[in-house]
Amino acid sequence: MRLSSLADYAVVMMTAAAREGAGGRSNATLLAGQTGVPLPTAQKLVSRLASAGLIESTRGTGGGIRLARDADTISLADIVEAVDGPIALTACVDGAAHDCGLEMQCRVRPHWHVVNQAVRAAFSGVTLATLAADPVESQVMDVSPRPGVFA
Amino acid sequence: MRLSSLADYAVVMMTAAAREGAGGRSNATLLAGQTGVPLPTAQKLVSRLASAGLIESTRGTGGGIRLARDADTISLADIVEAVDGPIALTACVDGAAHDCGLEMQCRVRPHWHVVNQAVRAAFSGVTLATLAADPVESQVMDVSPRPGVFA
DNA sequence: TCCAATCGGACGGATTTGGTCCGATTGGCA
DNA sequence: TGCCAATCGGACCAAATCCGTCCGATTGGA
Repeated sequence: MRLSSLADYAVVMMTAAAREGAGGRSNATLLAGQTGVPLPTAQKLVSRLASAGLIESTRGTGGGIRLARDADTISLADIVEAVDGPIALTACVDGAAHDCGLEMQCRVRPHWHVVNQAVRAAFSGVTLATLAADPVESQVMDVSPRPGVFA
Repeated sequence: MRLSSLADYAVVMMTAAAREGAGGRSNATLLAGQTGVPLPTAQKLVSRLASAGLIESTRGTGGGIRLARDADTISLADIVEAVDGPIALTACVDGAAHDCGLEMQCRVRPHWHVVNQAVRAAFSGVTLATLAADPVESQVMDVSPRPGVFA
C-alpha cells in the first residue's frame, strides 16, 4: 500500500509546474532544480506525463513543457495513473489478466471493486490547483472547507 | 498503487477462516487447500497474522488457528496492515523516516495526510464479516452490472 | 519417553522498480 | 542555408523489494 517514488515525484513536479501559472512554461531541468528530483528522473517523468496528455512538450531550443489543462481539471488520480498505470488494488479489478490462480469462486472479489472505487475517489477528489495553493492555509485547516478558498 | 500478493492472499485466507464460525478452528494446511494459496506461503501468512493479534495459534498435535476476535470487529485495514505494514502512501505520512531528500518545504505533504486518511477509511469500512457473507448479497450491492458473472 | 503435527524464522531466486545514459528532433543564429 | 545548441524520448543496467521454499523449534498425545 505504498505509492511508488516515481508517482510521488511526479506529483511534486506537477505542483511546481502549476505554480508557474496557466501559460507559464518550464522545462525538465528547471523543475528538477526546484523540486530536488534528480534530473534524469525528472526527464523520464516529463516523458510519461506528456504521453498521458497532462502536459504539452515542445522540443528544440527554447522549448519546454506546459500544463495541457487548467490546474483545477487535473486530479491526483490523473497524475498517479499517468506514472504508475491504472489504480488497481488487485489483479482482479483492472480489466485484463484474470490469472488469479486461486481456484474457488473468489468471494472476496466483488468487494475489492468497491474498495478500489473508494480509493480512486480519494485521489480524484484532490485537484492540482489545491496542491499548488498556499501551503500556510492548507497546512492549518485542510479538511475543513473554509469559504472563499482560492483554488 | 497495487496491493501486495501476500496481503491479497491474507484477505482470502481470513475470509475462509471466518466462514468456520466463531469458535471454529482451522490450520494453515486446511486453509491452503480451501483457498488455493501455496502451503508454505499460507504458513508464513498465518505467522504474521498471529503476530498481529488477528488470530490465535496453538502448536502441537491437534493445534491450529482461530480468529482472535469476532469477524465484525476485524476490518480489511487490520488484515492489510498486519501483512504489508502500516498503510502509508508516502514516506512522509508514517511517523518515521523523514529522509525525503527533496529540499523544499514540501507543499504537497500536508495534502498526502488527507488522502491517506481517506484511503485508510475505505479499508476500515469493510469488515471481515461482510467479506465472509453470502456472495449473492454482496454481488447485488456491487457495481457490476451484468448478472451472474464472476469466476 | 518417544513420536507426530504444527507454528516460527531464515535463506535464495525472481520480478519489479528506480536511476542513468545516449540518440532523435527541433528551433535559433551566423 | 547550414550549423549548433538545447530539449525531449526511449533503451539499458543496477538495486531493492517481494514472493516462494525450506528447515528448525515447540508442543501435545500415545
